[in-house]
Amino acid sequence: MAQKYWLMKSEPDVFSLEDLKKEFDSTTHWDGVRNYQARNFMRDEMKIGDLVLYYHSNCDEPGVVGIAEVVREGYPDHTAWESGSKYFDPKSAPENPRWIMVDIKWHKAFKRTVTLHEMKSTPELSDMRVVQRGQRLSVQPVEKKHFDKVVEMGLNS
DNA sequence: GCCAACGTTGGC
DNA sequence: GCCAACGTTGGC
Repeated sequence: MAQKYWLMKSEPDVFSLEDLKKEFDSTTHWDGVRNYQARNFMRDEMKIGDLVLYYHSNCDEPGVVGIAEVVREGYPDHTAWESGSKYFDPKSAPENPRWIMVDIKWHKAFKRTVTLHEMKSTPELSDMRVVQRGQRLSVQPVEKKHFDKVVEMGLNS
């Protein structure tokens, strides 16, 4: 299967790309996703070696700040059955996990943020999911041509 | 903090 | 299985 490309959103106040870099081995498990479409992507389609555009949302300058890499494929999100967790879901159970996460590793920081505003005004990116109106999916597939374009923008000035 | 967009829930 | 109510996301 060919390498695939993704975009994952995180609020930098909660967990930024810099935070990911500081983790042990610059790796974290992407817990807390509670949306079925996003879960299905992680469960069924994300593979080791896939690359991820790391997107900061809900902040002064929303946009893509760098790249991460998938290092572990879908497995149960244990926070769903931890009753103290903010991600606790009584309908999930260890014997029948409802929610899935992957592990991602810091790969590269852009020289600069490729802002949402900028992506929206870039013709080559006009049909990219993240620039579509009302697009809230926190894990979404990205076409190679879009991935390459965003990376090019982020690594040049 | 507002609010539009969208997903989920639950009554019927 | 419809759909109104509600909760969340996330740009602005």
